[in-house]
Amino acid sequence: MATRLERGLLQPEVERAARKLRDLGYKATPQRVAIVKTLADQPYQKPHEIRQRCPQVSLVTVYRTLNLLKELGIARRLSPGDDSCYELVGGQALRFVCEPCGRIFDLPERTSEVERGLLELAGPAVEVTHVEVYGRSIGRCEVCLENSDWKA
Amino acid sequence: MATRLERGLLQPEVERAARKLRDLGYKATPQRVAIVKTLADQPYQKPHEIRQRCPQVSLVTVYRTLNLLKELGIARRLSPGDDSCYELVGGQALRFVCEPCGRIFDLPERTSEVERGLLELAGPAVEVTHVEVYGRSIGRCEVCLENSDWKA
DNA sequence: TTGCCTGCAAAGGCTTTGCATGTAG
DNA sequence: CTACATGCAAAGCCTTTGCAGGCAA
Repeated sequence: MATRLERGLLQPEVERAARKLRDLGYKATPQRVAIVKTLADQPYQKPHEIRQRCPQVSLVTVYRTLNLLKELGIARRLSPGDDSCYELVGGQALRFVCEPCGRIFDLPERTSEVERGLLELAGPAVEVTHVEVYGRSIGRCEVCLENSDWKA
Repeated sequence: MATRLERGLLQPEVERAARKLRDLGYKATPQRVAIVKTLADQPYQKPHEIRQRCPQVSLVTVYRTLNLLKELGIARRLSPGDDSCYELVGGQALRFVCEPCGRIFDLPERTSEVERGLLELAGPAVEVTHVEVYGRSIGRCEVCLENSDWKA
C-alpha cells in the first residue's frame, strides 16, 4: 500500500495501471507501483536504471514486473540500441532512433497523417502500437546530441 | 578464397561487401564472405542461425564478424522481439513487427510517400535508414500467421 | 488462512575476451 | 612474410528460475 504522500504523487497513468493489475487478478504491490511510477516519470528505462530509481525493489522483481507489465499490455519493451528498455504503453508512439549513438528522440505528435499511411501499408487487420524510425544525423554523433532543435 | 562454384553464386551485394571490407583495410576471409552471403540470402537472421548455415565458421567468429559488419555499415542489427538479428544494409527498409508473435513482415515497396513524410518529421539533418512499425493483428497471434495475405 | 509476491542465490544463455595458431594480402 | 583473423576455452553480463519466507485479501 502506498503512503499518503506517494498517493498524492500518483499520476493518472499509474492509477490506471494499478487498477488494471487488480482487475486482472494481480496484486498492486508497492514494488509494482514503484516501477510503474518510475516508468510514468520517464520512458525508455533499462531494468538496471529502474532498479536504481527503486532501491527498495530487487532487480529480480524489476525483471519479473517488467515481464508481467509487458504481458498485460501495460508496458512495452523497446530495443533501440543493444540494450532493452521499457516504457508505459500509451505514451509517445512515434520516435526516432539515432543509430550511431542509440539515443531516442520523440517525434512531433502531429503524425496522424503518417500513421494513417503506415496503417494502410501494414494492412487492414492490424493495429499500430508504435513506430520507430532509424537513421543518423548527417554529421557526427555529437552533432545530433548538440543539435537537438528537431527533437521537439 | 571462395571456390569457383561459390564465386558463381555470389550476389552483387556480397561482392560489394567484400570490396568494402578490403577498401577499409579488412580481410575478406572465407568466413566473413560466408556470413555476408548468408545474410544476402535471407535477412533477419540470429547469430545462432547464421552459424547453422555456416558450419565451417565458429560462433565466436560469427559474433565478431557481425559486429564488424555493423560498425562498417554493411549490416545492421535489429531487435524486433527479445532476440537480436541482423540483415544487410540496403535491403527492405520498411517492415512490420507483429508484437504478439515477434514475426517480421516486409511492407510494400511503394512507400516513398510515407518515408518522405517520416523524413520530414525526423528533421532535415537526418538520414532515415529503416522504419519499424510495431503492432498486432486484430485477432490472435495465430491469425496473423495464417492470414498472411497482407504480407505482400 | 491461503495463495500470490518478493528476495536471495544459483543456474542459464547469449556475447565478449585472452591467447596461441592459422592465413589473407 | 607479417599483421590481422580465427578458434577454443573461459570469463562476463543480463535474465530467468527454484525455493523459503512474507504479505495482501
